[in-house]
Amino acid sequence: MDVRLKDIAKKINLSESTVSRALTDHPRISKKTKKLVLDTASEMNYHPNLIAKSLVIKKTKTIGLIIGDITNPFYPEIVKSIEEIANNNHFNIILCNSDYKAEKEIEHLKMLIYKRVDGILLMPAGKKNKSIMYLKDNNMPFTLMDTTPSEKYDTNCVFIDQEYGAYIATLFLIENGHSKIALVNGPLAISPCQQMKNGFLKALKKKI
Amino acid sequence: MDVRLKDIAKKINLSESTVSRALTDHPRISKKTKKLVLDTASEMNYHPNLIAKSLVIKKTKTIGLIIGDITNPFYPEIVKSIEEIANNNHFNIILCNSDYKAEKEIEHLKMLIYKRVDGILLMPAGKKNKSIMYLKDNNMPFTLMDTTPSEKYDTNCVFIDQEYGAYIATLFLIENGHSKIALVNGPLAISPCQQMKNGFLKALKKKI
DNA sequence: CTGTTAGCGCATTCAC
DNA sequence: GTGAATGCGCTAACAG
Repeated sequence: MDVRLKDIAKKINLSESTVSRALTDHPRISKKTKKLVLDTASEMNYHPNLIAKSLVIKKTKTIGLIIGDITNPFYPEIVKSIEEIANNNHFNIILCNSDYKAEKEIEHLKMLIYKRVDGILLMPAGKKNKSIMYLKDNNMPFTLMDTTPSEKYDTNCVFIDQEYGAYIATLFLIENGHSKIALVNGPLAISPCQQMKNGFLKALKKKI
Repeated sequence: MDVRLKDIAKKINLSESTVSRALTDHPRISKKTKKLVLDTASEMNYHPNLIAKSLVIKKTKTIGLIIGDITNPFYPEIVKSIEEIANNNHFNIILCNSDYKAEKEIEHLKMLIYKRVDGILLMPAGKKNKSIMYLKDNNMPFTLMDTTPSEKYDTNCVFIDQEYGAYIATLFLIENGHSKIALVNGPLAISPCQQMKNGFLKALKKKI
């Protein structure tokens, strides 16, 4: 069986709370008993049960990350960075692929809420209103990624300002004396491409 | 505040246990009260607290997955499939990048054990003995991936039998009448490449 | 600085 | 078929 707080408390004849305090680095604890507890804990091969802890403190130190499909080369770099930063802050991430299906996305959101993750990072699959409403209704902290902010809702967002990017890039060229500038772009039906074009033209117009 | 079992029990004047039974699809429960419970649960926007449940049933329905680095194109396809199958069985996965560092790998293992995942899928970074021992010592179910089984330990493994693969591939060519067969291979210092060569030669010798 | 008590939200005996 | 009681492992008041 797993060894619990109670076991190590019994062994060194202390109360559970004192052991808990020693383990969680509480201020009001003597150096001596703290060391004692820590030593016997590792000696007994104690592994704190974070499930129990989470139930009490109402924090799980894990965040949900919903992306389209990790198989799409667009995502791994992003996921990697997220995981890294999460880790540095002692968080884990639960990775979910929505396959770009709104329905699957909602299912994941539901599960993540059930599991009481501390927050959700969502790269929405298509129309995002339903997911946003769902998250808000259950007051789950979240931030959207790779999406422009919704006009209807007040949400945290991280996304690329394509227009501004193209704008300053073009400006840079102009200001360095270039006058024949081409824009190699994707199909305008795709929103980011249209935005890039806008930024490009904006810069040109400004400098006429 | 979140709505709990107790709240819905109070509302329809039933005991907590009955509500619990209704929600978990227990056999000894009448169709009628079950429907009543289910209805008022969704009406009250009830979200089961899986943390609390996990503490009791000692299952978290989440598994840990440790890979080298999701940024390496070798992994996404694998991760995707794992996540998909896990999902179909109502599991989530916690994704961890070891960056091929044994030390980081152990840190992740520790955390996953603390969080009481039901099992761990590990693609080991280099020497695997320490991780294996660690997992065994804490009797955490695990299976190794992309590694040949350890001779020292009895472990579950899924890996590619490179030698056999090359063997049957070569055999196939021979049996279809080919006699000039080339093996395009990587550096023999890399174990899978050496194994492929072995399989290749084995097939040739057999058919001489 | 330490011990006692209570409770997190749920499942599971055991009675009825 | 349903309810009352107990406990999962831990933290957090409240005293002393």
